[in-house]
Amino acid sequence: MSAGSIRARVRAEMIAEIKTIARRHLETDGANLSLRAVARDMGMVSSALYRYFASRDDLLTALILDAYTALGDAAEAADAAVTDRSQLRARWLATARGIRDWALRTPAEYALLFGTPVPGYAAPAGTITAAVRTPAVLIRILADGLATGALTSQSALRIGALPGAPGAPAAAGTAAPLAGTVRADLSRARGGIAPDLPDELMLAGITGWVQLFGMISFELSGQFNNVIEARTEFFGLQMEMMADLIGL
Amino acid sequence: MSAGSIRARVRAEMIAEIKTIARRHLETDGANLSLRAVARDMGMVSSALYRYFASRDDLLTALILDAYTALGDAAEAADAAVTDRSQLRARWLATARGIRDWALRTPAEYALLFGTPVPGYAAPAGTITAAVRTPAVLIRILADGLATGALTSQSALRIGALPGAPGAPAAAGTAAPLAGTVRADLSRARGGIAPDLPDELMLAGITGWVQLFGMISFELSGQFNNVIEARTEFFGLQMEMMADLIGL
DNA sequence: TGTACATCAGTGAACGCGCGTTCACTGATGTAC
DNA sequence: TGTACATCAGTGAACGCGCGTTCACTGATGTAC
Repeated sequence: MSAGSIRARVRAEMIAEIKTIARRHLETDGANLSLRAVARDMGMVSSALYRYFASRDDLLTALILDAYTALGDAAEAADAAVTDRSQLRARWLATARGIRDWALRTPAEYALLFGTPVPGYAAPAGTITAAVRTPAVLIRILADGLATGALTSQSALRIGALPGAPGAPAAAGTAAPLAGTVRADLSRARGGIAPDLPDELMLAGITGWVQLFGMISFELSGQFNNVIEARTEFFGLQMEMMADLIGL
Repeated sequence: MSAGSIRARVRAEMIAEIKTIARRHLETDGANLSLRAVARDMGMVSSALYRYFASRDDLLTALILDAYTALGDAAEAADAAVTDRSQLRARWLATARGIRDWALRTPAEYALLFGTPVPGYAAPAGTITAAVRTPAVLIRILADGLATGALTSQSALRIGALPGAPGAPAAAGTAAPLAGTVRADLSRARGGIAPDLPDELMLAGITGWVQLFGMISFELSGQFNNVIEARTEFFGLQMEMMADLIGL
């Protein structure tokens, strides 16, 4: 190993330590991250941080990217841990659990990604590719089901709001066809991940996705305080309901 | 009108103006509300604000209380606007729309209530009664359905995750009975609003409630950017699906 | 109706603190010949 | 292998700004007799 790469390695370790300490500060101070406070904890003078990050926003961006990556890793690992890949329902539930576990472990990073946007901070375009990994895991579960025939375009239609829902009683459901604008949105959401996934499945998947993050956000922002205490069971129940809704 | 009440009225108007300006600042600066900035906009010296609010936290608390009240008003008004009270589905959809409209109109106040908790700020107990008004509107729709017989404990059971779901195919659904801890949570959530509402309906109602706020939070925090553009239609679809799920 | 006093709103200065960022600098570490 | 130079990390002082809160104060408005 050449001498040059020693310096590079020290530098990488410094960057990692700065981010670790910054993450700790996020935990207590929210998104009002103070460079000076981080520098103090590092035993450095605040200006020294500028050797590693050009500005406070740059540090925040790095933290956001890391958080998206960590979340994507957690989601992918949870899904991958289900060895029988044909067990779609188990994969869905495991992924949901993995995402929630990550959020409860690192609530400040979750807030960084899904909380109130930091005023005056605009996430750069580079975060998008990292952000898309997590929903991609969920979409791929549906796409796998479609590929093996376990899911069809009818699978998600057990409720009445969608056209032609077989189980829907006559009284319920508007049964209006999906508007073209909605179909365009669904096709964008599908993107390159699962181009053949039917709109109805995609829509149900998004419902589950929203419910998943809605549950976590409610839990973390304290909306369940003093009311819902069996939170893991509650979350599990909601995810089972979503799995049913999707048809998994 | 006595002279004393003139002073009282001026005082009330000052308080209202301070809060209005503070709300405007929330819009641009997030929850990092600056008393000095508010005072500047009022054309006053910053210490003068202390005649009206004992501290920055007191002002924040007043804003939070107002926001809960405004949200509760919006939800109640939207529900009340449906003249045929037996149209449960229309009431559900109208209330959901009313809540979303309020959130889009005043996103900063929505963030104050449902966004990342402000570090170091603890909402006083008094906010709870104001906070409960909005979910109470939703619960009352279900309770009305139960009272008229339009809803039964079976209404919400079209999906398989709950025990005895009639429409649930054998393959899907765990059909495990609800755990006692969950039942205790549901009974707390029901509170005094609808003591007779069956657990299954309550659970489905909470699903809809979470979906409602999950959709709004996703929309406001920018998760739909560049993907979901037909947001009103999308929101409407999701709420229709929830209405079906509940059995409205 | 008029006067004496109490209450209240708002001022201006100050305290003590924190922040992001720039800049000239000192040493140490690495590179090229 | 040794020297000359370039690169880099970290320092310390400073700029210019913002903040919440306290306090003694001045006038104006209201109250009691």
